Amino acid sequence: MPENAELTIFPTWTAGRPGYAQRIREAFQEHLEKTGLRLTSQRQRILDYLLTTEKHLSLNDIYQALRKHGVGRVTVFRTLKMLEEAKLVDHVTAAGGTSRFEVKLERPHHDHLICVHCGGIQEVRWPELEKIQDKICKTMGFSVAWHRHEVFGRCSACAEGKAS
Amino acid sequence: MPENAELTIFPTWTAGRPGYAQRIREAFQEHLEKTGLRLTSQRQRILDYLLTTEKHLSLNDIYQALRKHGVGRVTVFRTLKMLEEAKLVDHVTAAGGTSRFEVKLERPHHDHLICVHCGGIQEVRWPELEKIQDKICKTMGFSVAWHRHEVFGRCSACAEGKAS
DNA sequence: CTCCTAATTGAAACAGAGTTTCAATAAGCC
DNA sequence: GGCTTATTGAAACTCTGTTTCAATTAGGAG
Repeated sequence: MPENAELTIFPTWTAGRPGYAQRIREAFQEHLEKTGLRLTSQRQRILDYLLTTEKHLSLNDIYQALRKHGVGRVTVFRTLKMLEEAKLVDHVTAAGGTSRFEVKLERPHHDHLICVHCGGIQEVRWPELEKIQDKICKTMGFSVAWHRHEVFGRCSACAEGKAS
Repeated sequence: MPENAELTIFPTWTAGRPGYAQRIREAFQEHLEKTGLRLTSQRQRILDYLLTTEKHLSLNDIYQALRKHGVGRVTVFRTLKMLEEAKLVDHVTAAGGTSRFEVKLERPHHDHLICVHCGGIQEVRWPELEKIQDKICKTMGFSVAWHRHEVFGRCSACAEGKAS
């Protein structure tokens, strides 16, 4: 993976990362043991589903996919909460105000280019941009905890067919 | 208002802008006439309330303030929608996922520093940052329509008392 | 293996923002 | 006045997120 000084694009993340799924599962199990909780088949399934898809999934996406395997809304909700507490998963507040989740382990902070035409989400890493942001916030006495930078527009594929 | 090359802070907007309220009211009326709609007292009131307060208001904030004057939720909802269509008002998706509204006329694009402690929203303008963003998106073939850059953290006032 | 205890689960119910429907009302026009 | 059309807000509904609770399940001690 080339480390461009300006930006790095992550088309996929789990793909082509040997042992990633394994590591994140172990990290989850470790977190659960530390809190006195158990790694059940439902929790396993939810994490696995997040790992197998590259897209940013909503709570409902996951629920709809796993309900037939006997996983309830509430369990998905709670498991996602746990995964966030364990810092293995993060969520983005999408346009409609709904949360979309993605795995986070070993993954540097990145921002999103959201195509308003096809709905696709591209991920970019902007170290330069963040450096400027942090510098300015510092001079203003604003201590940054995290940020969200979302760019809306048309991806290269959709930019051609301008109609609609 | 000093035009710092790096950033401009807008503590207030409508204050100290002679005739601003008048201009935005006229623009609203014009938009309504163009669409065959009427400028009623309720719509007037809602816009005026947005103009008199500097804060970023939610639909409910506005409703709670105006319900005693005989303005319903639905009317607030619809009027805000109209004002957005008229490009006189814009909304930010705040931390909880709720929309907060602000007047937009004659106002350059800006981003938000959101204090997670006191809930205060500071506005900044980052031409330099936008220039870099646009440049990078261009090289990627992503045509930018708009963006949202929200920084969460502690404002200078809240940064001191780190407790809680 | 059995009992005990504590975690787990999901249905149901709830909260809150946003949105649509609809009958009653108000405003503009002829 | 009478006709037409916009306006309004209560009510109902959707959707996401969240809590409650009784039933179930799993793990550990004896």
